[in-house]
Amino acid sequence: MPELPEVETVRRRLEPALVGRSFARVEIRDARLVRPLEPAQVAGELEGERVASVDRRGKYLIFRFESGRVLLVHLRMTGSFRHAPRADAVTDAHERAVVKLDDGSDVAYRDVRRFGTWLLLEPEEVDGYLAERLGDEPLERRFTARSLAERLAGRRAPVKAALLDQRALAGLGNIYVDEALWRARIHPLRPARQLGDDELRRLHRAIRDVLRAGIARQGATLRDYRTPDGGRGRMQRAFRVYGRTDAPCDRCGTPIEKTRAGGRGTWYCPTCQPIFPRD
DNA sequence: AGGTGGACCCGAACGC
DNA sequence: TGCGTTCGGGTCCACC
Repeated sequence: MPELPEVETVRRRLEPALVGRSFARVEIRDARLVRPLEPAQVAGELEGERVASVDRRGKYLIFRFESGRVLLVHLRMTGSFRHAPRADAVTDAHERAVVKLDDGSDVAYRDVRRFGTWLLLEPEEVDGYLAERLGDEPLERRFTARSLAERLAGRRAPVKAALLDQRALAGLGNIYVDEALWRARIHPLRPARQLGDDELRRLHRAIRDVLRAGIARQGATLRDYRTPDGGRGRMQRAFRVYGRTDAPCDRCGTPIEKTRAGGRGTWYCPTCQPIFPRD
């Protein structure tokens, strides 16, 4: 599931291949990708656009063109990009779009579950679209323990549910939230507004540390996620809790438990992450 | 208004 | 072995 570290890894790989290149030919094979618009129409609009930058905001990839228009891509669950000198001869049933660049290389978009979206925005639409969906960028300086506290203040939802809300904080998904809460020694079902100052400082630190660790390992490949050159991430080897039911906690040896929070499978250490902390 | 659960997808894992 | 059922996860949306 591409979360911030996976999307950032993709961005870093695509950036040098795309900046300065034009979209020479675009084929959109799955109408879901651009609906309610017509695939042929969107493809036609994209052809001829030259890439000025490849950015990221939360889990969104942002392809900015020299015209000022923007292609906003969300990979959702299983979306991935593959950049290769030429399109693979092997036809992949899950390939939903292909962009041929003006240097002859191909950027292929693959998405097994078809949740991903491509949205072409006019220059004046971009900031508003992102601002109304996304909170602080966790690796930027303006994200602090204090700003985190402000976003969680008054929320009675479980802290995990609050952190999954992209308007509170941009980029966390089910995996990195569990990992961050383990590092911060906070139970995922604690009401967000009950966190104390020290817990908020630990959580702020843990979120940044775990996201940076994920980026350093090129993300986590559980099944579908790949980097644009076809490689796998290595962060899954460093998971402390996610998917580790009954495995001993790396900090205290207690078997990791699974529960549900925010409607998602949730793993935690019942000893390190007590629901009723002492302090 | 904030919080919760279902819908959208499809392959893999599971259960009998 | 085979086949039907369940699961999962990001975001949006309906509902309480």
